[in-house]
Amino acid sequence: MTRSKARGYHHGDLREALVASGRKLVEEKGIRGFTLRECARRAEVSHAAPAHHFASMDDLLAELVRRGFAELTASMTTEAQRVADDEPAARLVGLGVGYMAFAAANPTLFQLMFSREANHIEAKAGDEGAASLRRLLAAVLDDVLAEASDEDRQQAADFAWATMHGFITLVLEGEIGGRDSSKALKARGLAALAAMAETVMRFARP
Amino acid sequence: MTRSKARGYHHGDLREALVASGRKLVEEKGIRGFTLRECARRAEVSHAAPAHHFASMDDLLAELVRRGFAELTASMTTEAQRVADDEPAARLVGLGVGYMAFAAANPTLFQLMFSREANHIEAKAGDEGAASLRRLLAAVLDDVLAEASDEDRQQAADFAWATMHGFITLVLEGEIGGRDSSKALKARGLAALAAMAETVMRFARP
DNA sequence: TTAGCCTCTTTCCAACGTCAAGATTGCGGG
DNA sequence: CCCGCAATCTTGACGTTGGAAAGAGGCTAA
Repeated sequence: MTRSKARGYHHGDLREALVASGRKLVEEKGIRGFTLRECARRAEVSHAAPAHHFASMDDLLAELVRRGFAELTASMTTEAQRVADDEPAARLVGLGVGYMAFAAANPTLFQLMFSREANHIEAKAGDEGAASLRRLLAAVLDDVLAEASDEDRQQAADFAWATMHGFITLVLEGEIGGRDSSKALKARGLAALAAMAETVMRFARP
Repeated sequence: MTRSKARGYHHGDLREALVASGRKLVEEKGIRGFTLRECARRAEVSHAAPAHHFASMDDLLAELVRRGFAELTASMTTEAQRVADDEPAARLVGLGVGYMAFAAANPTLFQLMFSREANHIEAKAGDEGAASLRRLLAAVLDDVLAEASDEDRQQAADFAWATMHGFITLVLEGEIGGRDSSKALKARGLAALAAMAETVMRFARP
């Protein structure tokens, strides 16, 4: 439904076009290389046009972050549901697989979502997304660690999130598995998630 | 030895001055807010002066990253040595404490060191630093898991690094312990490190 | 002393984000 | 049907940025 051809003075759906080109641009040029003018250029629109849809560049980035979190949680739930329900540890691993899959597919956006800048940039966009992510994790852990104390559940949540976030972050930065094949890398990731799930399950019986 | 007063045409030690002001600036303004001109301004020097000491802005950032990694590994060894040698798990926790302490004291620099941009920016500065960090971790694990297979040791290293990196990253971003006291946060961090160490120790006996 | 090199300044350029003002369009009320 | 208005987009401008080029100043070794 791209009306790229022979559009008149009005674009038709500039907002979406900017989000789309912005997303590509972030992955191509990195966070520091992102440019509002280039974004407008790719949407075939003047450099000042975005201002009518986003108050500032940070406002556009905030929208990207918002959608990123929505996709991230979607990827996690999808992957977790793919697993038999009678194996609780596997659901936890599934969450991690979904988490890492999204990050691997959108490395720069992922970094932006968890960037220190983000906190200053949008203040809210990230918080909402992170909150729903936290709920998702807590729901699985509440199920798995039904009999544990609240403190233990929190520690388990900290630990689970830290492991999957840390692993994929280090992979994206090239610190882990720099020259591994994709398959070997996935295996290392699954091993880390398995160790994480084992550790979390231990919180069930002190 | 600051010769800030009545310096002549020549600065005397501009390179170090730029590194110093650059480091402060990064923490103050964030990665995106960092500016070479502001850096020069704080060193009381014209905006083109830095070019004679750093080929580009990325070159200065690379130097910051290089020094950051040196400090990070130093912080880890210091903290690990503070521990009785007969308690191997404690040394592992010590490494994590040193890791997190550095990150907490230099949050933006830490983010820069492990930023996707960094990879593109310096290509080498980060790799060397990360390599020595990896060696540090491997040395402790080789000791602790002397009888484990190479694959197990690698998995243990992945897991240990991922846990400490992920936890402190999420803390710095505000995702973990957003409104906890500093003391409570440290407790949560130690809990995560303890759980990590316990799991790593399990790699010793399959 | 003086020649030469290193350091720093000045000036310039293209590109950036943002603002203000004008041009163009689509839409709803007469 | 059309007319005016608001939303959308363009043009042009301002201040700032990173970087290149060229000149001025000062240190040092011969």
